[in-house]
Amino acid sequence: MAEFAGVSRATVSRVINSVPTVDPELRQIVEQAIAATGYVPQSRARVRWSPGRTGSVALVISEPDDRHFDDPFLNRIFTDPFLGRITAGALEVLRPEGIHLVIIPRGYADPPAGRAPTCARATSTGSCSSPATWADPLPKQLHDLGIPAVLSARPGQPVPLSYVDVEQQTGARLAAEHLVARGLPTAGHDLRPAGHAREPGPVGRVPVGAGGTRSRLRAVGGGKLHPDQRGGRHPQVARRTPEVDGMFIANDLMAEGALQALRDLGHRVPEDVAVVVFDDSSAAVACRPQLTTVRQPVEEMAAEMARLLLLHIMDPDRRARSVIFQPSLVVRQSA
Amino acid sequence: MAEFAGVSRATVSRVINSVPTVDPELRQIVEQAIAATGYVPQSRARVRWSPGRTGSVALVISEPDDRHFDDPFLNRIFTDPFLGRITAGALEVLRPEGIHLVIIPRGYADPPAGRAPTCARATSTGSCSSPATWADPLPKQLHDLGIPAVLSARPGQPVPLSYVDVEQQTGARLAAEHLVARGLPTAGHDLRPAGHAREPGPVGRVPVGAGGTRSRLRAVGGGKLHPDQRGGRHPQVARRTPEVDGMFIANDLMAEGALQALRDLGHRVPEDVAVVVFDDSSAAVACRPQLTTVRQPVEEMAAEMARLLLLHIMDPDRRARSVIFQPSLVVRQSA
DNA sequence: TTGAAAGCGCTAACAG
DNA sequence: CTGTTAGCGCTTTCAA
Repeated sequence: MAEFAGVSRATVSRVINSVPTVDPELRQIVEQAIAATGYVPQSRARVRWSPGRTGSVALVISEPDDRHFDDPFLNRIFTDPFLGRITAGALEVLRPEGIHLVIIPRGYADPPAGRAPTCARATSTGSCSSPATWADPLPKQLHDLGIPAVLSARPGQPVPLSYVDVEQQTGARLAAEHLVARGLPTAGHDLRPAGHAREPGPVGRVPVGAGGTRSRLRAVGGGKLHPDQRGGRHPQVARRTPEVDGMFIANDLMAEGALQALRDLGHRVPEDVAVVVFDDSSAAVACRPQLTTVRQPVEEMAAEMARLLLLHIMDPDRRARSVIFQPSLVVRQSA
Repeated sequence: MAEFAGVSRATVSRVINSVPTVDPELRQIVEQAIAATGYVPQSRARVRWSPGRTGSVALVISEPDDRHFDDPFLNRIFTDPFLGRITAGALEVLRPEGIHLVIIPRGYADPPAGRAPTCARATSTGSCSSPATWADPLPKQLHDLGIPAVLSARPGQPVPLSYVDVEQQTGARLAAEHLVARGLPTAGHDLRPAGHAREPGPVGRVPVGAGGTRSRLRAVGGGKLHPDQRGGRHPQVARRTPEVDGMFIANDLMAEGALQALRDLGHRVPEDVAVVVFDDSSAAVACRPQLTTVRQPVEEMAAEMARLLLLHIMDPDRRARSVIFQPSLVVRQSA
C-alpha cells in the first residue's frame, strides 16, 4: 500500500488516522490509492491501541446453565427482545467512536475457579460490561484483573465497579400505588419485581395503604421461573393464582406466561387479577390485555453503560460511579 | 511472562496454543506460571491469525435508515427477538471454536460508493455474514473484496456467495394449503410472505383450489411496513382488511400489529379473518389468538451460517454453496 | 524439544 | 510536513 501510493507507511497511517499534519496533496494521493486498491487496514495489528482506544468492547451475557439449544423458547435472554435493546443502546454510543461490540455468552459456571474468566481472556486488554446476579463472582474477578467493566445492575457483593441500575424501590412503589389506586390492598407485603428476587432481602418493600384480609398481592418470580409459553402453563402462577388479587411480575416474558396461565384458569385480567409488570418491551403491547408496566429505559441504560465503560477505559484510575435510572409507570390494560 | 516462568516466549506460546511438542514438565511450569500471574494473552497481537483463524466474525445487521433511537418499538431488528435467536444459533457453533461474534449494525445507505463498506473495514481480514435485501450492494462488495461471507438469504443480484435461506415457496404452500383446508379460496393470488416481497417478482405464487369472487387472500407487507404496535394501528392492515378473508404476514411483529388493527376494526380472528404468519418467534405464542405460523428454524439456520462461514475462512477458494431449510407449519389459533 | 531471531501490519518517536 | 527507525505482543521459522 505504502509503495503503491509511493509514500512511506507512516504517511499512509497518518492519512488513515486523519492526522492533520499531512500535505493535502499527499493525502489526496494516498486516498486515491486506498480507493483504487480497496485497501482496508488490519485493525488487529494496531496492538498499541489499548488501553485508550481498544477496538472493541464486550457485552457479557449471563445465561442460565440449563439452557438448551433446541428449546429456543426457554432460552431466556436470547429469546428476550432485551438483548436487542441493550445492543442497540450500547451501539448508539459505541458506533460513533468506531468501537465494536462483541457478544459473549457466559454460563454462570463459566470461570473455572482461579483462572481468568473466559470473557476476560476474550476481551484481554479490551474491556467488558456485564450483568450480574447476586452471587456472581464475575464482577470481583473483573475488578481484580483490572479490566475496565460496568455492570448492568448492582452487584450482590460490593465491588468497586461502576454499574447502571433502575431504582427498584421506585418501581415497586409505582406499581403499588397504582394497584392501591385501583382498590387493591397491599399492606404488609413485599412488593418487589420477581426476577430481582434473587437479591438477598426485600428490595422494594412498600407499606402502602391498609390491607384487607382476603385480598393479597403477590410478587411472582424467582430464579427458577421460566416463561414456559409453549405449554401455556406457568406452574408457579397456577399454584398461587387462586388466592391472589394482583401480581407484580419481573418481566414481560414471564408476564406472557402468567397471562396464559390466568386465562387457562378462567381468571379475567384485570377484573379478577390485576397484573403489573416490571419491564416494558414490545411484548407488553402485544399481550392481551396489554400490560401495565413499570418501564425501565433499557436503551438509555445501555447507552450509559457504554459511556461509563469508555470513561473507565480512558482513565483506568477513574472512580467507580453508578447511575440509577428512574422507572416510570405505563398504564395500559392489565391493571 | 516468559521470564517469570524462566522459559522463552516461544515456549509459552507453544503451551498456550497447545502445540504437542513441549516437554510435559516445562508445560507444567508454564501453566502454573500462567495461573499464578493471571496472565491473559493479548489476542489482538496475534496478527498472523488470519485468514485461517481470525479471532472473530461479524454479524452484520442491516437496519432501515429511518430508525430512531428514542423510538425503540419502531426499531425493528433490535426489538425483534430475532437478533437474539440468530446470535444464539451462531454462537452455538462459534463458541466452541473460540471465535467471537461482533455485532455490526449497518444502515442501508452505509457504504459510501467506491469505498470498502464499514463492516468490511471492521472485519478487515476477518469475515462477516450478512442479511441482504434485494437491492443491497453489500454482498457484491464483500465478494469483490474477497471477504469470506455468508448471507442469511438469497441475494437479489446473483453473487457467488454462500447463503442460507428458508424455502419460501414451501412456506407459502403450507400456508395456502392450510387456509384452503379451512375453506378459504386462494386462487390466483400471489401468496408470499410480505417481508420478502422486496424480492422482485412473485416468490411463492401458489395456485391452489378454486377462487370465489368475494373472498380474497392477501399478503400484507412490504418494506415500509412497520409494526406500529404502540399506536395500536397498522395503516396498511387497516386499509386492506375490510375486503380480506385471510392474511399471510411476514413476521410475528407485524402480525402483532395486524392483530391489533383487526381487533380495533372489530374483526374476529380467525372467524372473520384468518391469519397465517411467516416466522414463529416466542411472540407467536404470546399473541391472542396465538399465531398459526410457518416456522423457520432460525437458530439452526444461524448455526449453519456460522459453519459455512468457518469453512470459507479456512478455505478461501471454496465454492459458494447455499443451504435451504424447509419451513414447517405450526397450527395454533389464528387460522 | 527448545531458544534465538525474524517478522506480522501498524503506530509513535525522532530526526530531517 | 515526511521518512526512518523502533517497537507492540505474539507466532513461527530455523538452528541447535
